Amino acid sequence: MIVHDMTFSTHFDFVAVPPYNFKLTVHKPAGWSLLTPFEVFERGTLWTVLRVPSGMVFGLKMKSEGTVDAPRVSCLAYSGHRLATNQRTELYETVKWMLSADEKVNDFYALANNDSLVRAITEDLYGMRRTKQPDVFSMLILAVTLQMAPIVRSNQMMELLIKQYGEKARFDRKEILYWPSAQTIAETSVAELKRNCKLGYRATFLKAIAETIQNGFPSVHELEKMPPAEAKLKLMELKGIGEYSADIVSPHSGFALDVWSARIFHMLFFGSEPKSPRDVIPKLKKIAEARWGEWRGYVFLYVLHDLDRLSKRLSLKLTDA
DNA sequence: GCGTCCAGGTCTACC
DNA sequence: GGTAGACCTGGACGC
Repeated sequence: MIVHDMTFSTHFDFVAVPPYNFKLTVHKPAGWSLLTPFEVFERGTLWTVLRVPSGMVFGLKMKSEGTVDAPRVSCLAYSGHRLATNQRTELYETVKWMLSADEKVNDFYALANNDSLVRAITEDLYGMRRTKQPDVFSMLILAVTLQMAPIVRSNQMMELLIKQYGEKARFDRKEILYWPSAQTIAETSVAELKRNCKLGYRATFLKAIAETIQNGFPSVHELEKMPPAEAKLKLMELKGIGEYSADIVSPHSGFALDVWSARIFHMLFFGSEPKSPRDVIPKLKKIAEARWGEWRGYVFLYVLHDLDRLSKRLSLKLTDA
């Protein structure tokens, strides 16, 4: 395992566009991690690991020093060597971008005036912002391991991949494990990936994806500059990446329905279980686009992090999936 | 303890 | 262009 001993640190802080709830944004209610499953969140402070698009790895210690209506985020970044000016600039810009600090969501909140579901979720999770992972390969690992597996098994595959082939960052008296690089997976055989990480047929996909990325693939910023449909098609050129996985990985806010979330949105739209969740996905996507337009990705995010309270509000069993 | 089923998609062959 | 069937594996379940 590659170990990064990070003894150099640099501090910066920045304001975010209100309303902005730092805790809800970096430590979301459903428990999904911001950057790595092994990050630590304690008493309002997050210790995590970031790989910026140019490839450098940083340890991050972040906390809020403001309020939801006057938000300010403090960030202490650790590295293995003193940073050049351009490296510091990339780090600063990437962190702000990752946390959607400059994103204006007024139009999303305005939907609450005429949409009771949006009203409920924005009341419950006021100030929560979407986040973006600048490391495309880690998102591709997530997407591939989520395919055709119960969540317990997906977590098992991800943890094995990180523990066997990932990287370790040591900083601020913490040790945080991080996703493997595309280079490491490209240099590992399919048989070894299958054996060590219980990936099954997904090992072939992951190896092929890693090799494609090594040979040259758009960065997350380049994907973001493309029209959403073009970025999605580019991602779908990768072996094992279909429509659902591309929606998860794309930096454009998507409506990535799988059979689990399709069941939830069918319950929300129609109050009943779908007979075949997979078959209703295209129909549900059309309804969401017509109802919420460009903000459907935000609705998706808020709903999936608000299932407990929504279930009570609407008297629906949304959390049994 | 053992056998069976199937999961938070995607690819391929075939029509 | 649409649609079955196959795909790794291990946890859940029934017996």
